[in-house]
Amino acid sequence: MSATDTLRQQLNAGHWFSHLPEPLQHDLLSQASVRQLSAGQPLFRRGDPSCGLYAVLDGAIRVGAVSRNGKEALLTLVEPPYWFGEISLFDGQPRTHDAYAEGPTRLLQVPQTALLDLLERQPHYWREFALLMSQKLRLAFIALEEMSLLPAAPRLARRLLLITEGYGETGPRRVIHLAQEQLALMLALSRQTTNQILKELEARGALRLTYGEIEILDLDCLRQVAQID
Amino acid sequence: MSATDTLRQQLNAGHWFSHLPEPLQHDLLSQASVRQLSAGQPLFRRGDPSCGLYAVLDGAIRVGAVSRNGKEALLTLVEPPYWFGEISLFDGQPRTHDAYAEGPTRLLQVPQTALLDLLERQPHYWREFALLMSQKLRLAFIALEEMSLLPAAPRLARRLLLITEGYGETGPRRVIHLAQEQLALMLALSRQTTNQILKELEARGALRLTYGEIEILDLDCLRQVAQID
DNA sequence: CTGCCTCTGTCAGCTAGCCGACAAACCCAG
DNA sequence: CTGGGTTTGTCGGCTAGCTGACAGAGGCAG
Repeated sequence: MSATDTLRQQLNAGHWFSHLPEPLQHDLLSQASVRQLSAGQPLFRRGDPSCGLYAVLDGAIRVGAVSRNGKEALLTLVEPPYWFGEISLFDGQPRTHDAYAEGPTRLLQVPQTALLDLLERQPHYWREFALLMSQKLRLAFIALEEMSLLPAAPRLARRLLLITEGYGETGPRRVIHLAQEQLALMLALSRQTTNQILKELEARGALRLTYGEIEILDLDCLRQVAQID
Repeated sequence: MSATDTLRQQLNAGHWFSHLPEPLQHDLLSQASVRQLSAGQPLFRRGDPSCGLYAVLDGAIRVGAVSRNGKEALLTLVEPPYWFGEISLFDGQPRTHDAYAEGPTRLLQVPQTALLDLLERQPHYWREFALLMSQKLRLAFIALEEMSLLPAAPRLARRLLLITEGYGETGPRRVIHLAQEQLALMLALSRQTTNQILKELEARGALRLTYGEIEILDLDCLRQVAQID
């Protein structure tokens, strides 16, 4: 099997890519190059000019921002086979967030100019890329709303559910490789509070905590906590 | 001056519409119909099927959601000449929010089918509509980040700054017609806390509070509070 | 095996912002 | 001008979640 075929197979695990028209898949792959980042290496920072569209192949990308007084907000951890970086494609404005490799990470990069050339020839593809953006907008709306309406425990439970489902992109995963501190940063909670809630969920049998990861055991129990509680 | 010319003039006050290619402006207007809502009348609710794209001409639309335990989150108050409702255009999924008229409101509606027909003929227009979405995604990211990084006072100050600038769409307005309770719902603060912060800003001379509205007096003072403080 | 670093677990205080309550001011319809 | 609904202003008490601190456990490089 060729390298491109392996790539394609890997990317097809995600809903967005796998539902693209075949010729667009082909064009994307033919324009793309693979890029390797070492742990902690920055990919881009807020304010940087746009440099294209990315897909995570291995590892993960931390997408977030640091405030002037050193507090960090983590928007999300982008895992394979998720695509990101499309906002700047549309409006040409600079990056909204900092992006760092979390551990050694392999990326696919499609350069901005190649994309714009492609879209010049095939303007109806704009819609496909916008679809990517619409997914993120829906997720952002959900996060915003939960932030203002829900207390810590259900918010955490909901986020765990979202993560196991790959934010709607992939099938469910039972084991989440994620330090509690990272989870806390995503939910705007302190590490201590996060730990306390996780412990409570473990006591209820919803999940099991081990070093650096969370194993989901009982989705229904998690959903129950996520709803009202 | 014809009714359509008046409309066009009104809509041209917004950056998005005024920067569209002339033929697209024309097509949008020719397919659109004006719709009048009475105070409090619902336009659509979360989960409703998509029914097109809207622009506010007079009055305002409350966009938000109510949780099962009755708490309300207000995403934003859409004012003239802002366009909204485009997410469903891209993904065909149901509405993300409830939308009600705040006071008597006049809207422009472009039906979904007419839009899709137009985009069938002119697929490069997809990008223009996606631009609308990218603006909202950027705003949502900003809101999310401020929510987790900033305490109440600077968050409120920043939102006031955003509102005076029409969220980047229009020129600055000095007087904001908005009850304190509404502002509180947007910021996920209690009405009381909101009032307390506003009073403090008034004491500093940044603004003046009157019944149902906020008059911005000193942008620099507001910016100062918004930054660090 | 050893030492170091990261991650987890758990405490005791503290505090920002919530909640309920109520009075006063404002607006508008009759 | 009167009365009722809405909005503002201001308490005091409460509590969810933060902060700082520290001990233990897991992982990994040498």
